[in-house]
Amino acid sequence: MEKFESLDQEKRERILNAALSEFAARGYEQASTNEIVKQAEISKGLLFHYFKNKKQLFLYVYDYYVGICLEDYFKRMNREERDFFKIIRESVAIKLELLKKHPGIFKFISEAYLEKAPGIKEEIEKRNLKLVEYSFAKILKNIDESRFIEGMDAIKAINIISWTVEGYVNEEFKKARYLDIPVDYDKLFIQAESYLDLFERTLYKGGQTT
Amino acid sequence: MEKFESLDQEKRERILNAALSEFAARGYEQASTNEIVKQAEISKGLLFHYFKNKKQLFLYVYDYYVGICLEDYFKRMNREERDFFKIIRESVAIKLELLKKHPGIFKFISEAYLEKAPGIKEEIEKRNLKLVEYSFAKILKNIDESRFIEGMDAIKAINIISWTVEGYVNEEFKKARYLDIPVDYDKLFIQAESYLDLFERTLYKGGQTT
Amino acid sequence: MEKFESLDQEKRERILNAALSEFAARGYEQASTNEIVKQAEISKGLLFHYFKNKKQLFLYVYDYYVGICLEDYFKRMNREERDFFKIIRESVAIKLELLKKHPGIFKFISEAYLEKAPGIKEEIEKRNLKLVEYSFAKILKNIDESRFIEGMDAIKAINIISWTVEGYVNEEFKKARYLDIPVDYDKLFIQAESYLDLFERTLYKGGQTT
Amino acid sequence: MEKFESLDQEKRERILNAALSEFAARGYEQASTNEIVKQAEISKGLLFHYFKNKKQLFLYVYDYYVGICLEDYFKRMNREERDFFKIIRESVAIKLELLKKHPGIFKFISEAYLEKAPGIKEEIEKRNLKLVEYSFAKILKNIDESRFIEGMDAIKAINIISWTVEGYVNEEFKKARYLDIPVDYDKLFIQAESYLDLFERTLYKGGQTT
DNA sequence: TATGAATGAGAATTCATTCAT
DNA sequence: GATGAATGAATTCTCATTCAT
Repeated sequence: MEKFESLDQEKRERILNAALSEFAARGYEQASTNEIVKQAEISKGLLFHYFKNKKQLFLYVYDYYVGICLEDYFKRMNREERDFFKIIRESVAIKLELLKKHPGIFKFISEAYLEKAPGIKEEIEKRNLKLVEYSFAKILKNIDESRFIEGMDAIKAINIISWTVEGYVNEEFKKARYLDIPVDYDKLFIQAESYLDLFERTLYKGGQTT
Repeated sequence: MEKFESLDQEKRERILNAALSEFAARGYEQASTNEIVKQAEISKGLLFHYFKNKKQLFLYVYDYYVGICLEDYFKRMNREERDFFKIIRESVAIKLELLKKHPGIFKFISEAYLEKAPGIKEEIEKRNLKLVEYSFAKILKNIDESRFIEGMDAIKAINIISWTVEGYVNEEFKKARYLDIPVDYDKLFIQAESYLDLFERTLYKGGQTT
Repeated sequence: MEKFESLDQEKRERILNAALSEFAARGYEQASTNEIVKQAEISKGLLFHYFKNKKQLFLYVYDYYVGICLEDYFKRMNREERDFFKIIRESVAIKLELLKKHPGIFKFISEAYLEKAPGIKEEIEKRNLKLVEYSFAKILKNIDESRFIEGMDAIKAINIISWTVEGYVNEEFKKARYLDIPVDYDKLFIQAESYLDLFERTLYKGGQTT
Repeated sequence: MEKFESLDQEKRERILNAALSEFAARGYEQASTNEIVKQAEISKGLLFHYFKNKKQLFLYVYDYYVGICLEDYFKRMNREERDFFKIIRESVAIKLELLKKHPGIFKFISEAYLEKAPGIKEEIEKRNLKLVEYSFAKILKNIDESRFIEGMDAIKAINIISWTVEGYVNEEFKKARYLDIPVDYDKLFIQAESYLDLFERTLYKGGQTT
């Protein structure tokens, strides 16, 4: 791996991009290392010189691109904010912007999440668990829970909201794939906002009357 | 196909179970017919005596298990009910019971939905389209929408609720798989109920005060 | 085999016809016993009850239909004829008529001649050799060789003539197959006659002047 | 294909020979790539590293050996010759020499002509059409037809002669195979010459008297 | 460091033949 | 005699990985 990292940036990115697009397009098992080396314009042997096998390559690519996303995310998040919905809205906005900026990455990351290949599934799940705990912890640390309606807490709220927003986004992606049209990110923003409005109205005390 | 159907039940189920678990575990492309015949304890040739190819086998297994689910569902649903939350509660209950009875089925069915294999994707989508229209229509036909809070309608409500319940169930399954413990279905029921309570309180007019 | 022969004629012919058409259409190796039993409307097991394997079936069918042809042939040949060209003309005529009457048979027989499957090739060759010797002997026994030009004998003459006529017929069949049109048997007769005329003119003494 | 062509000659020939003999012996469909790799002493994967599939391999082998034949042929033919029998004699001689040098080639090429496998038949026919037109045209262009007897033309003559010579050669090969002795090429040359003498005497004007 | 030829296990599918009924 | 379910070796082709150069 140090071998790979001491490569000049241009070549490194050629390889990472090639792997990303192949894995995103065909999933782990179906992705062809032949295709990757062809696209990256390197030899077959070289790929296996840098990465000991397909699995290691996949996980490296995963960590690399997840890293990029997280960096973006934490750079932009205001860590002092205590209002739950402000945090959530900002998170959703960042995610949707990343989605727009790097559509391939998210496709790759979200399909990685569905991988069934043994050895891959476990590794991805391990990373996700850490990630969720970590980012939940970050978000929940300073939350002012006093504003929630009775019987509601920040975790429940986050769950409902993130499952709903994810559910909605997934459905739009599926629809787009089915109809073979590009995803309409503007609509995504607007609709996600409308779901957030709804939850703010219903999960915050006195929200109904506003 | 008649060949397969005139088999004695025990052998038929051995084959269906073997196929179900292999397809659920590895997806269509990666599933190995070798593995299926080994698990079903039949010869390689025999599988192709019953099903002309892997695709036909997959779709047969899909239709078979979807059939089982639907039968259960429509047998138990009261078709005259007009109260949204009663319908939803009943649906969730039925689904969770099916989940308990055939844990593999839902995994298989929901992963089938994501298949990319050409020829499979189209067939599954065709079936899903019919199914979704049919069952949504069934549920929504008689709904009394006057009880929802302002800005809410039955479709939005169904979406929020089903995404949330699904999100919750998925998470519990993931946790169980990660910790290598069996899924606690009782907890699942109780928690799902508590989410439904919450939504009833917040999405129905005057719900807050009850 | 006695088993097969003590079958009622109708069933026997159903089987023979089915085998003939499948072997003629696809050759020995590619012919499917499945197809044969389906066409003959008998069960798989029964075929192998009558014939111990595919090879035996093939050779039985071969002998059966060659037998039919030979019977026809010897029924019509005048055994006292001593004039070479009269014999040849009659032979060619009979052959072409048989060809017209049972096109499937000849296709089968002539393709059988080209079989490469081990065990089949040898058997067919053995039969052909016998057949050729036998019929050559028949034809040559009484030939009046005095009318041939110098340096020519009956065997050479027969060879040249039969190779030419065969070559011509083969070419027409190939052309027909290539252009996907039926063979024009009338043209075949006429052209074959014209080649025979030519040989009579050139291989018989004084032929040129007639 | 460049991959295959940049192989060292020894290995290339091992593969070509193995393929030639397997295809010649069993035909396209029945030929086993397993057998070819075994005979060529290469691994299974390697064959498909060079040729994308069996069909491409077959056609490559075909073109390769046809190429060898044609090269030999056109290198030796005197293009200015106008005398029909000189051309024919030279052609026959070349062919018989090729037959002696590469006994498998002609069997392979002539059997390729009879292939029924879809995708193969068409390709071979395409190549043959070009070839026949081209070589017939070459031979017939300059022929002096005035020397033929009445009612004879160059095409008829070529047909008779080539069918006869081919018929003769085939028969000798069959005999040799049947008796399991090597083909006697000297006898082949001599006899073919004697048939050509005969035809020259009988198809050329005044030939009889010489 | 870099190459790409070479490997061989494993994939889906076919089919003559057997055998319990 | 008659059935057709059952077998399993054989088919072509793919692909991650290795290794000599």
